[in-house]
Amino acid sequence: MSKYKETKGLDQRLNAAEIENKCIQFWEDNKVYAYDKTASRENTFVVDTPPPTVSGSLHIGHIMSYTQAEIMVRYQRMMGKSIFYPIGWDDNGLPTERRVQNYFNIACNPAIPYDPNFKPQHIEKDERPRQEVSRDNFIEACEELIKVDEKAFYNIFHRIGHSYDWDITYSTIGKSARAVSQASFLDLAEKGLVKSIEAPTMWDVDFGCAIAQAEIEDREMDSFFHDLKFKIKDSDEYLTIATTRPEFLPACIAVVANPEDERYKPYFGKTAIVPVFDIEVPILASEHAVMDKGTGILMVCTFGDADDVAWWKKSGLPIKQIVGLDGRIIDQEYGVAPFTSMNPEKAKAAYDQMIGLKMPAAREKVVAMLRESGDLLAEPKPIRHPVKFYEKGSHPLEFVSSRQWFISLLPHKADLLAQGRKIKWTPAHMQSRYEAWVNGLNQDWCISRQRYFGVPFPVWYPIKDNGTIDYENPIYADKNSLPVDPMSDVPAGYTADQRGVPGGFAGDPDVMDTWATSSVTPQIAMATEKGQGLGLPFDMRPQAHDIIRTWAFYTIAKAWFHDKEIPWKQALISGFVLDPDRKKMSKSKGNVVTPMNLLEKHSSDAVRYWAGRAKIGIDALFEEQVMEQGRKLTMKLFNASKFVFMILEKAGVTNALSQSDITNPLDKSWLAQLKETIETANRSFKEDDYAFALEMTEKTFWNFCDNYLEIVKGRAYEADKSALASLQLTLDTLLQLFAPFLVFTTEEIWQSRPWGADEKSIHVRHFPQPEDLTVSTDTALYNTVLNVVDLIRKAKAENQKSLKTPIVELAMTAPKAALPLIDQAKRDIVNVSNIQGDAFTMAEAAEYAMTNCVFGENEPKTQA
RNA sequence: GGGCGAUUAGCUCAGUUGGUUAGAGCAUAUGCUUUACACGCAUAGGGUCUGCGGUUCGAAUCCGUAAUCGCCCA
Repeated sequence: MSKYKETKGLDQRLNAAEIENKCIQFWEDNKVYAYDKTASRENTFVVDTPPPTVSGSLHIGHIMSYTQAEIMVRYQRMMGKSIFYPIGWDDNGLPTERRVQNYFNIACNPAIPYDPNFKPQHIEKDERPRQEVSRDNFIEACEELIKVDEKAFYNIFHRIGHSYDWDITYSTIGKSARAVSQASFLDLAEKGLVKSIEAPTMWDVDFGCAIAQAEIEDREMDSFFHDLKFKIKDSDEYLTIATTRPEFLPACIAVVANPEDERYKPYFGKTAIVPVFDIEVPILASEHAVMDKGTGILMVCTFGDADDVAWWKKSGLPIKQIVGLDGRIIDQEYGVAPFTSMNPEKAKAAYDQMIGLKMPAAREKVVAMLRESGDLLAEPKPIRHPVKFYEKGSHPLEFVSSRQWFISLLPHKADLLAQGRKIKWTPAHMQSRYEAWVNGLNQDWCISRQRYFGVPFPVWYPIKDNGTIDYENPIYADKNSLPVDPMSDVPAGYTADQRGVPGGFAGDPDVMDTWATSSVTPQIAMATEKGQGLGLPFDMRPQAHDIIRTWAFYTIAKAWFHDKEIPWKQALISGFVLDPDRKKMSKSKGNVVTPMNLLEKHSSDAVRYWAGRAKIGIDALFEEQVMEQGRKLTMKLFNASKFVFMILEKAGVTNALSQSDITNPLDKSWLAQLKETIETANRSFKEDDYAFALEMTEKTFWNFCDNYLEIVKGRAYEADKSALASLQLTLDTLLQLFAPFLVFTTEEIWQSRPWGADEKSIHVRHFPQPEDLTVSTDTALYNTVLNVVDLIRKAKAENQKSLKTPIVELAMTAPKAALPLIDQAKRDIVNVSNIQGDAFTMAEAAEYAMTNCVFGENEPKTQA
C-alpha cells in the first residue's frame, strides 16, 4: 500500500485541486474501490450502473444523477459491503453515427468498397458535401471517435470522485456486449418471442429507419381540417369527411363512424365514393371513431395514423401503400388492384401527378384537385394537433410496411406489470410511470434499425434459386460463435463465395436497436471477469425518470423473458437539472452546462455537495450558490480540523484517546447530540434519503463549530483530557459522516490526523453507528448551556460589544430544572463568555432571562 | 383529454411519518480584527405554509375541492 502523505497535519489553506489529484492517485494506486469477489452475496452490493452515451456531452444533469447514486453506494461500502460497481460506455447507435458524420464530415454508403487507406480527419463545419465512405470505414471512424469521447468521460468521473471499479468496464459496442446482446436475441428466438415480419412500422423518412414506440414523441403542430365530399353510391346524398391528411385519399380503404352515432347509422353497409379518385369504399361502424371530433365520420387509409393500422389489421381489407421509405409517394399503377376505381383513367391521371412528391407537396396537389372538382366543401380550418415524431427526428413519422424484427411485448403486459411491482421504486410514485407505460403499450418492440454502428443480428437468410430472399427460414448463428457479423461471417454449411447468389445466403444488413443491447447491461456486467456468477437480481439500478419507458422497461422485460427474474431489487430514479428558466437541461435545448469548469471553480466536493443536497427524484435547479455553500462547508471542515489538530498537538497528544477519558458531563451531553445525528443519518440512508443525512450532519457540524468548540475551548487549552478525547472522537465521527459526500476533503483530513494510523482510506472504514458512542448521556445539559450562552451573546450584540468583552457583573434567571445543570457546566459558561471573577448569579424563574449585565473594558491589544 | 408531482421568507430549498414559538443557505440590516476560519462570528428583520371546506384536543403535515406551474402519456 502506498502512503497518502509523509507528514501528518494540514496545510495552512485548503487547496482543492491539489487534494483531488492526490486522492485520485492514491485510490487508484491502492485499488481502494476494487470489488472483492470473495465476499458472500449478502455482503455484496451489486449496482447496474447506467453506461452514459459517450457521444453526447456529459452535462451537469448526468453529474447530479450519477453522484446521487454514488453517494448511496458509498454508504453501502462504509457499512462493510463489498461493492460491485461497474461502469460502461454506451457508444453504439445513432447518436454516435450522427456525431461521427458531423465530426469527420462523412456519410456511410454500404455500396462502396472498403478503402484501407482512408483516414478520417476532423473537419470543422463547412459547406462541402459529406464524403461517402464504406460501411467498414464508417465503423472504423466511429470506433476512433468513441475512444476520444470515452477518455473525456473517464476524466470527469475521476475528477468528481466516483468510486467505480475501473477493472469492471464495458462498452456497448465491445466484443463482449455484442456477444451478450446476440445471445439475448438467440434466446428470445428459441423461446419464440422474436419474429421477423412484414408489417406497418413507424418509419423516420430522414433517417430511413424503423422506430419503436418508446422512441416516439408527440409534438403540437399546425395543420388544417379539410371537409371532403364523399358521395354515397346510388344516391344524391353525401357524407362530409373531415381529415387532416387529404393526401391519403388514393390510399382510402373505408369510411367509418361510431356505431352509436345516430347521424350515420342509416349508412352503415352502404358504399361511399372517394372524390377525385372515384374509389368505392365501404361505410362501416368502428369504436375508434369519436362522435364529436370533426364531423364524427372519418376515412381509413393505408396508413394515416396508428388507428388506421389497428383498424386495418382487424378489417381484412387490402393494403394500399402509397408512401415509400424515402417519404415520397411511390409509383403505383392506379386502376390495377388493389388500386381500383370506378374511373381508372381519371384516377390514374390524378395519381400520376402525385408520384415522387413529398407528403406536404402531395397534400397541396390533392387539395387543388379537390378544389377543382368541387369536393372541398369549405375552406380548410386551421387546427393545432399532436403529431408523432421520432424523438431525434425532424419530420413526422409515417407508417410504412416493411420487414423488421420484433420482440413480442403485447401478450406479456400482465407479467411485466407484476415484475414492476416486485421492484422497489425510489421515489415510490415513479412506479406509476412504469405502469402507465406498460398499460399504454400498443406495439411490439421493433428492434431492427437500418443503421451501421450497432450490434448486428446474428442471422442470415437463404437465397432461393430464383434469387429472392427466404425470410421465412432464417439461419441463426451458433451460440458458441458469438459475436458474429453476418455481413462478413459465413453461416454454418455455406462457403464465403455463396454470399448473395441464388442458392446461397445473405446476411441481415440491419443492426439492433441500441436499447436491445442496453437492456442487458446486468448480463453484460456479469460477463466481465469479475462479474461471473453474480446472478439476478442486482441490488440497485440508478437512472433518470425520462428513460423509465426505455431503459428500465426493456431491462425488466429482458430479465423476465430470459430468466423469469427481476433485474434489480431497486430502481433509484433521479430528477432532472433545470436551467434558471426552469426548463429541463438537455442537449437538444442547447441549455446544458458542462461540469469541468464547475469542478475547477467550486471544487469537486462542492459540486458533490450540490448533488447531495438535492433529494432523489426531485428536479433540481442549477444553482452555483449551493455549490458555493458546499465549498464553504469544506473550508470550514478543513479549518475546524486544523484547530482540533492544533489543540491536541499543544497538549502533546499524538495517539487516539479512549472514550473512557470523556468524563465531563457537558462533553457527554454533546456526544448525545452527535449520537442523535448518527441515528438520523443511518435511518435516512436506509430510507434512501441521503440528502437529509447530509443536512443533519451539516447542521450538527455547524453546531459543533459555533457552539461546542467555543464552549470547550477554555478547557481544551488547559489540556483537559475529557475535552481532548471528546474533540478527537467528534471530529473522527463527523469526518466519517461526511465521507460519502465530501470525498476528497474528508480523505485529506483523515490521512492528516496526528493520532491516525496509516490507513487505506476513510472510505473503506465503517459508517458511524449509534452504539459506537458509549459514554453519551442526553442533550439536556448541552442545550441548557446553549440557552445561557445565547442570552449572553445577544446581550453583547445588542450593546455592540465583541464576544470576548469581559463581563464583570451578571445576573440571569432560568427554569428550576435548568439550575443544577448550569451549575455543572459553570466553568465552561464562564470561559466562553469571559465572565470575570465570581460575578455570575442564577435565579429561578419560569423563563430564561437576563436581569443584569455589566461589561468590563476590553483588554488593550497586545502586540504580537 | 388521462396520469403523476409540486405550490412554505425576496430567491433556492428543508421540515425525520399529526404535537411547544415553521427552519437553513443566499440576499438584507446592525455590530464584532475572537490566538481554526473575515471564504469568518454574533445578533436582528422577514412567512395568513396557494385559496376554500373538512377530520382532530391540535394540521405546513391527513381528506375533499379549486387555481397555478412542471413532467409523463395519449
